[in-house]
Amino acid sequence: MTKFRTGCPIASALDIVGDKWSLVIIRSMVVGATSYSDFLAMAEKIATNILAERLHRLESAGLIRQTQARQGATRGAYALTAKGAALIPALQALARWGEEELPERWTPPERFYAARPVDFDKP
Amino acid sequence: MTKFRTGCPIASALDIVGDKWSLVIIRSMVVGATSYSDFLAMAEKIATNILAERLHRLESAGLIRQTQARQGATRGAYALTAKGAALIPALQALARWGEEELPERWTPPERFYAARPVDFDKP
DNA sequence: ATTTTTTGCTTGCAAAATGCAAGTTAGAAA
DNA sequence: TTTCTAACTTGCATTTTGCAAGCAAAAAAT
Repeated sequence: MTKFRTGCPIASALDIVGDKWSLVIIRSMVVGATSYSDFLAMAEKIATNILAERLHRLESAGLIRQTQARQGATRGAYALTAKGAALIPALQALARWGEEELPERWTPPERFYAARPVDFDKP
Repeated sequence: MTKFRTGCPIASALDIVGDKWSLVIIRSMVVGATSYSDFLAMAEKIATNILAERLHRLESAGLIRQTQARQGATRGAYALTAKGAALIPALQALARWGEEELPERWTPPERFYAARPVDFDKP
């Protein structure tokens, strides 16, 4: 169970995703990553223990879930829940800030800014 | 100088403000906090060494600046720069997420959601 | 003018989070 | 049946955060 510093919605949001990696993982899911190895392949190079721990935390916080393992897959893929997908607007705002205020940042793929929370967490 | 993990604007934004306190400090500035003691008085209870270090980091990252000390004040107040104020939309999106997806969070004061980047960093 | 208080920090050390490298396990492929 | 690969776990070093105390300069009180 997450311990909240106060009732402030911003501080509370940060108590859940305010670390170095959670939003980077969710960003990758928005643009298509679904498996442990997809996340390991991220350009940011997350350590395996941190990744495993974050996936568990995000799952128990209800932001992601594991889908049923399909034929030929070792385990089920990870998917955003409605609660996790609801972070998309905040991620897009952060990305716009990074693009506009920091020098020489990458331009995110169009599907990132086109993503809508409602397109995720479908059965 | 901030070290960026990659060129991703989201990861880079988090390399600057992706810790437990930076966005909480900026949130407080959006609703009126300007002095060291204002930040110490935040409900979240930041430690003094962390606060001092964050203020320096945010200043050297160009998100906040110190204004000229006025009559009767020990030191100059802190103010958001245009670069720091540009984070307001991301903060508002995070706050909306917290309000909508987490149980029993506080309702931010109206001036928080009414805040516009352009209203800050005026001479 | 001198003491007292407030503001804005710094310092030292403990605790927690992160990072790195190596090892493990269960199912898929050969 | 051996090999491979995806998905982790474990141990330990490094870094970040937190707590408590201390301190200096300016402001306020006497």
